[in-house]
Amino acid sequence: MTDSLKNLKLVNKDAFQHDLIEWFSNEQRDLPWRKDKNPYKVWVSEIMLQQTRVDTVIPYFNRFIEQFPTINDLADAEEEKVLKAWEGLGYYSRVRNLQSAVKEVKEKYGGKVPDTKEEISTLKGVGPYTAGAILSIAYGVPEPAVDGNVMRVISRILSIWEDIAKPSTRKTFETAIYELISHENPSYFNQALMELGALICTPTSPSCLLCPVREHCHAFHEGVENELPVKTKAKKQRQVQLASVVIREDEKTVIHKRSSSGLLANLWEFPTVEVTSPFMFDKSYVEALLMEEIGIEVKLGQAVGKIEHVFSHLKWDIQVFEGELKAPIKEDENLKVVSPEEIVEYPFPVPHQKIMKQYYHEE
DNA sequence: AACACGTGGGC
DNA sequence: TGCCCAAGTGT
Repeated sequence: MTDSLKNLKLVNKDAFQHDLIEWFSNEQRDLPWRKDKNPYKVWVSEIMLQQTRVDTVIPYFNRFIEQFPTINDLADAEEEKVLKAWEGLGYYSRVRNLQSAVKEVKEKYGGKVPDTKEEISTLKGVGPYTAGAILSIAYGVPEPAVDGNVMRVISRILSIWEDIAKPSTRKTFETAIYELISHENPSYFNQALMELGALICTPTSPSCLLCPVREHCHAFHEGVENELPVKTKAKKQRQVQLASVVIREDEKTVIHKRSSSGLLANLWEFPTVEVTSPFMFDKSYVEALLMEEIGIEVKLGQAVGKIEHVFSHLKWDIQVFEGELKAPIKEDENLKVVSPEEIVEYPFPVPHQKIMKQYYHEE
């Protein structure tokens, strides 16, 4: 690691901080979570922004804060409502952890978000990046907030050739930021690095001629900005075959709640079972699975269509069937018969929103 | 350390 | 189309 940071001492730290913060002061985007430094709002925004683009987050953030304006509002909310507010954002454990952590802040910290690295890091869903981001932005504490942007920008500034896909590499960048961070304005320093990564120092074809810190950039001087950062590529998604059934009963349909752990936890869907591809269209086999796993007696009708959905780590291939009940449903916490007006109250993952849109219409 | 965990946009 | 990516964390 010492060798990977060999250029650190060559940076004119004061000039770098000044040029970076000056640029951010003038060019930062007007974003809803930048209106004040309310630690709760900063927290919510940082959780939403994990692995998620700014443009995607903006409307979710505005609705979320309108619906849950304070820590107490979120702590006291029904989980179903919270999940519905997150519907479509993905990585749903983020919001489960957020609500759990907010309850802890309410009970253990009197409703005040902790302002030390040690305490804030114990909260569920708050890892090293989010801890540093909240501490620096909301409280002005000079802690690093190393995300993908920061690794990309700093790998170019300091010409660091470590693989940023490796978990251990983050420490190299934290060490660099501890050395480089402005103690005058850690909030702007951290945000400026991320903003620079988003607007100028982009993954492909960075706009070096517009960059406020190009004269401090080792990669620019060497002409290797397009070779950095080094990042090994992810492996391909695993294929999963599913069968879903849309059941029409009068003006209603049947929905089922997913497991409380794992993929899309606690979200609702049309009754769905995993099938091995040879049996994709074997109706009696799918009917048996629906009975065993969900407890519904269904007569499958025709296959009405197919939905494909790609996750980060797997690919769903859903065969959609029509079906009717052979026996009445016994509703419980995880199984409901709902009307079109009611179904919109339940949080659905995107693949099943696609089914709703294409194969489930009222009338 | 490696993998689970979502989604939509860009090229 | 397919692949990469975007303000990561938990296990």
